[in-house]
Amino acid sequence: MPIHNSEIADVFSQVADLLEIEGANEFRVRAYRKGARTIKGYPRSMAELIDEGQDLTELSGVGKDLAGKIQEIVKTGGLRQLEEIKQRTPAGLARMLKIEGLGPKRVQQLYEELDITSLDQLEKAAKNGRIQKLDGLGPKTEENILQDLSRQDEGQGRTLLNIAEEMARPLVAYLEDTEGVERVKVAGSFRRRKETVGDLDVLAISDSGEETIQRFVEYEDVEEIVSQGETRSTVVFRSGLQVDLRVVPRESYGAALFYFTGSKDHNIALRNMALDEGLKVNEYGVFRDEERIAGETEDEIYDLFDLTYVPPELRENRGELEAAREDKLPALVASDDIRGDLQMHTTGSDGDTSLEEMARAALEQGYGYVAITDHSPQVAVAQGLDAEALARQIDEIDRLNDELEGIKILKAIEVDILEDGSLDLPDDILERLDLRICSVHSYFNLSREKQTERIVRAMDNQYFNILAHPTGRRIGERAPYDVDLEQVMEAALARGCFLEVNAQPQRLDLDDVHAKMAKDMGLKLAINTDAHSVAELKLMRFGVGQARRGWLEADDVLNTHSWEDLKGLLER
DNA sequence: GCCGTTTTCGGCCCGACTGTTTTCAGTCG
Repeated sequence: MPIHNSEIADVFSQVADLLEIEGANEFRVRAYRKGARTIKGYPRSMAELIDEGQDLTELSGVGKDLAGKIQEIVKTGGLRQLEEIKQRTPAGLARMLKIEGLGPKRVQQLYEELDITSLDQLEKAAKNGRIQKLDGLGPKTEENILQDLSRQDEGQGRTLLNIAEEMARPLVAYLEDTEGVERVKVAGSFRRRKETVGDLDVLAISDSGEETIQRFVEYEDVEEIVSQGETRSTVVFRSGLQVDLRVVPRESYGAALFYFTGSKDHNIALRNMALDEGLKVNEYGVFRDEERIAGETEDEIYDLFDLTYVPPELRENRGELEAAREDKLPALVASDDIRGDLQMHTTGSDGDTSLEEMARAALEQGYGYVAITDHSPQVAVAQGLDAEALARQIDEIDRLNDELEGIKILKAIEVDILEDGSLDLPDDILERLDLRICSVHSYFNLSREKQTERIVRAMDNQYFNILAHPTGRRIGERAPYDVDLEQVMEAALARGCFLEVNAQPQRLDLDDVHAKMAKDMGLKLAINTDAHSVAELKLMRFGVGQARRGWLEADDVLNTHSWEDLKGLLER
């Protein structure tokens, strides 16, 4: 079983945490963290790169030392250095770093003075009032530790983007309705359209910071006020979502928006550019000595460094700054470019809405075509269509197409890929369709090799068009099944098949990294809502966001093309 | 530990807020 990139990244993160607690050089610690991030976000597996004899030091933030350690982890499954550190510093200390208000210094202090090495011991010590007796710590800190521990019990992780949107919209409206507030904008990973957000970063322009903050902490969803200052405040909503508000003056809006949109890596990279030119970038502007030379808009800031404007979705320090310097940023696909939706379900299988209603809703949305893709029989819980039922649906679609103006309903199916790689419906009915979406809904736990082989074999069927939700993941619920996506994409490219970016917020599968991998290979992708109701047709924006994060342009997306062109593209 | 079109050494992003302090260290984003 080859080592996954995420496992290598975990090892480096642990090394970073434990070294930090030991008081190691902070830049050395940072180097391990940066290495971990690079590896985690890298689309190809380190094990493969090593097999191919690639030079790992070409990865950003990976030098000779880390390259050697990656090799060691891949070869032996572990890292001697980490084992040695654990001899000195218990691994349990790393978990204490996650407690709000505890950093490396205090964790070290708790270990040395109270011999605390686990969350359990921490809780006990806090309850016994032993923590407030330590130098530099007090009753408040002790109380905060207990509070955070009980919150962790509730299992708060990251929040799906659609849920975050639901909470952000009314909050923004509430803040906009505050006297003196000129503008409110949600920045952070929310603005970068990341699939999940850790917290909401809200930015407001106002000349009365204190009053704005006061109104913020009085918002009805606020359960706890973590901090409250004159320009900044952090609260926790009832749902457990953390929300930060920053209030800035108008002349700093662009700089603050840039700063709080991130990502951290993107910001640091641009700051380093600034340093090279003797400039300083902070959330209030760009400064030469004391003089502010930019900051009211983001455009102005990028412009100052001879960069084209970088859309938020690209700000991950994955090459966007280099591309911006050479004026080679992609013209990202936008929701307006989408001309149709190629996956949705009706009452024919597990959808909530009739075929005709779906078609009319899509027409209203301005689409030129939609594909009706009910399930095949294998998905028993969804009461999938057998060949006969599908034939009846085909007739109904013919009738509707005669009746409806302005939209073409494509005869289609979401057909299951069976364990052996065959498709769940016979060729003679598949042949009658305009489009076949193929997907895996069973046997998620096959080996990587078998799963890959299964999908590639399915693509050998001449009626295979698009692989839906290619990894089967459900964010926060179900891990992706193990599959070699690069091999699947190569197979798709060779056979005239395509992959999907599924727009369901808990899927968003392919993810951004693999969408970019497809783009780099020249493989087009479909963005589909997989809607099970009329309302879900509106989920398209999440898929578009993920595609934008994957650097996709309109031409890279199948369903930005007219049906005539798309028909040609689907021909194999 | 990484990195270099001034550098192979000496840098490495920067400011707000809290809690504990009497002027600041630690933490956070």
